[in-house]
Amino acid sequence: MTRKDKKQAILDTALTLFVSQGFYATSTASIAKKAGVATGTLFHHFPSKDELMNHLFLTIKQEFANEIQAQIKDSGDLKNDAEHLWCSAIQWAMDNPLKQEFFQQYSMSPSIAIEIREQAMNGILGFMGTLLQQGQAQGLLANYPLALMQDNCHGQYLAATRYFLDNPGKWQEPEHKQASFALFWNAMAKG
Amino acid sequence: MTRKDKKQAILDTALTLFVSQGFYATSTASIAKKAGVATGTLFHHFPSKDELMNHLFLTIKQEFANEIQAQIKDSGDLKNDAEHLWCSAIQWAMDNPLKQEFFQQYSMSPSIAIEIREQAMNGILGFMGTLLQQGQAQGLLANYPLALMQDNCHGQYLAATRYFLDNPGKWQEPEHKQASFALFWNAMAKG
Amino acid sequence: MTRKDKKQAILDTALTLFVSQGFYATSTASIAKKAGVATGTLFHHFPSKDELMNHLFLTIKQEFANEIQAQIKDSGDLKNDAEHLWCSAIQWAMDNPLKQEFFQQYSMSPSIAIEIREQAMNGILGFMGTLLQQGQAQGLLANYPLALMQDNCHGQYLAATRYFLDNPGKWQEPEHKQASFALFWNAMAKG
Amino acid sequence: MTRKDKKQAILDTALTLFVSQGFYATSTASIAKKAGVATGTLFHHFPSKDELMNHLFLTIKQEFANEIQAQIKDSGDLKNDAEHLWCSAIQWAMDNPLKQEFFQQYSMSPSIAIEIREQAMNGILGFMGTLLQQGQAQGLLANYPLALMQDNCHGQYLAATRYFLDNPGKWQEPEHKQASFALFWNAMAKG
DNA sequence: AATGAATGAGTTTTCATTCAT
DNA sequence: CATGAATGAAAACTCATTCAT
Repeated sequence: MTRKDKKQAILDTALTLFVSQGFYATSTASIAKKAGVATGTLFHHFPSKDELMNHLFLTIKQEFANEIQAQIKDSGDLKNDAEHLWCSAIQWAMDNPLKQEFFQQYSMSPSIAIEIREQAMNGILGFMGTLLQQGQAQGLLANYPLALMQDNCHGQYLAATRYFLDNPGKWQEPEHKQASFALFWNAMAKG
Repeated sequence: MTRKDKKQAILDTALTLFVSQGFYATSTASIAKKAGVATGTLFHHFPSKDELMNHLFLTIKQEFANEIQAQIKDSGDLKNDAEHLWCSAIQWAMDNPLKQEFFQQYSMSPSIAIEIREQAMNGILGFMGTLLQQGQAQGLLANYPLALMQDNCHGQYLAATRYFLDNPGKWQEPEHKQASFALFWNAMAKG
Repeated sequence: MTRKDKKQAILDTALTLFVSQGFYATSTASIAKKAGVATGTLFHHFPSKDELMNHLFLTIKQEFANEIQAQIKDSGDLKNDAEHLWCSAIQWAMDNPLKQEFFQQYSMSPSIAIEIREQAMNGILGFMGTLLQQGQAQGLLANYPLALMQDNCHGQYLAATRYFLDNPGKWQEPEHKQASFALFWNAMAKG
Repeated sequence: MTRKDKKQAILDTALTLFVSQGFYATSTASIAKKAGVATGTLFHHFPSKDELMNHLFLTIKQEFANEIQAQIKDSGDLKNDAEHLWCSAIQWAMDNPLKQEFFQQYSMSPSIAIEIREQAMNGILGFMGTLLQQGQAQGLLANYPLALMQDNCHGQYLAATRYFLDNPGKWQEPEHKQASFALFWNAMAKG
């Protein structure tokens, strides 16, 4: 196993165990063991357990952000573009259930330092803010306070992924997929 | 201090510390000390730290559920009734910020046994389901899958309380209060 | 339940639990609960857990000693008298398996203060010494050092009761009963 | 101190303390301290206090069994061979008083899991059974039930070592040494 | 870089005993 | 006498982290 492999094995194992057992119930020793490396090796790659967690959190957030931003279009039809984005975001969650679960569990948890969480949130919700403002400028979205709308987007996204992860077959059914976007869009759209 | 007082002091202290420091970062010894009782007393009332947590969780959920259900009306005007309910629920969160914070942190956390979380969710979201169905029957709410709508309600509620707790003054401003309900109502309402 | 009843219930329960779980694995709370009394009540009757143990130990030893001494005969036929005594002693063990088990477990254990154990041993092995000396004087028993013979009697008795308690049916078979006495008698008898 | 040294120091210290204070009165912290290692080190080598005890028990039993089996002869003179074995066994006890004391205290104690005790007993008493059967086949030993004779051997051995450990000088006196064997041999020998 | 034995502070939990009712 | 809530010292055990090899 190469250096990179070991580091990746540690990250993968940590993700799996943090999600299935929780951060505190997962010892660094158990991560190392399951990853097939020595306990000391973990601390060669990450200065502490907390730093491992932060690294994991930021990495996953970045991965998600990259994926989503690549899907941003400007076709002129805002509703269509929004639907594409909404479905892409949920699709990512369906493709990466472990990472989404991780996100659900730790976005609000004190296991991750507050500045790290905020840093991640701003990075991701930042482009959301831009999109919302564009929509308002075009007169397509309601003129509610921006921060409130951003939080609402986030909350609806968490609820939708929760629903589709818990009921995996439903995401394939157009009725459910469309309903999830309709809830979201109607909330945001100008009366 | 009487018997009830001690048990209550333990519960109050645990709530405060679990919210401010997290479940795992809060030792039973620190709870006992801050509550002014001996460590043994905590274990006299609760068989384990986990059971204390479960008790706290179920108690707070019940308190919330009682409060909300008392606010359910049937005036004939569904939208008005829904607004009253929505505002009552957020008002409860503003009146009980510690409990709401607790709810935000631990609703998804592995610190609470999954069966306890589900039991609590079902108890609370149960009446929500009934209300949604009534609205659909009256042709006022959209005919999306019920479970999806329930999860969406929950997600929007969490997002709204997050927003108003983080920006406490906004709840007094009618513009924000109305916007938060509008987002919610438009999501649910029949096109 | 009268006072005497409660005290007896505590003693009976303690005997059962000490034998089945061990002294240290048995909490005073569990004794009290199983005996149907309050935890405080145990400490009204016995100043401490150790004293309860000592009381139990001495009581059972006394009960055994009384039973055996009542069986001492002087028919003129030492071998017959010895056999009667041997069988009586084992019979007591078969009739009181819990007490015999208690004896086996705690005769050597540090759970009982050494002075209590010695006091009990002397009380019981005392009359054994007298009998052995009589047999030696009559030329029927070997002239080995007395203390060695006493310890040997005790060891053979423990071994025999261990065997018959572990194989309860065997005590009814004359072959086994007689063999157990033969082993004992031949060890002691003058060549 | 090397790795092996630390593990051995823990075992040696545990033996001393378990014998002098008893299993339950000996804390793992006191073992570690007296052995000159950290508390964690004890648990690095043994998963629990019980496992440490079991390891100790099986190790000592094995040591004894090895010693004794090395002394088995077949000179053709069974009585001589038996005497040699008997004296070797007691000599081991005299040379290893701590281990013998450990054996006396814990052979019957619930501090050691019953399956561990039985495993040890079978391992050691196994060869005894073979020897007894050979003696019976040669017509030199009485035809009593085998298991009863085995238990009796064990009981007499415990009694003899108890006696000689309590009176250390006596083992040097031929009279006592021979008497102890005579008691044993006469019990077993064919009338 | 990789290893894994060693560390010791910190955690949850137990339990004999007390004492106000 | 009887009760059982309260006590707090002490126990077993965990685990992130270090460091000699």
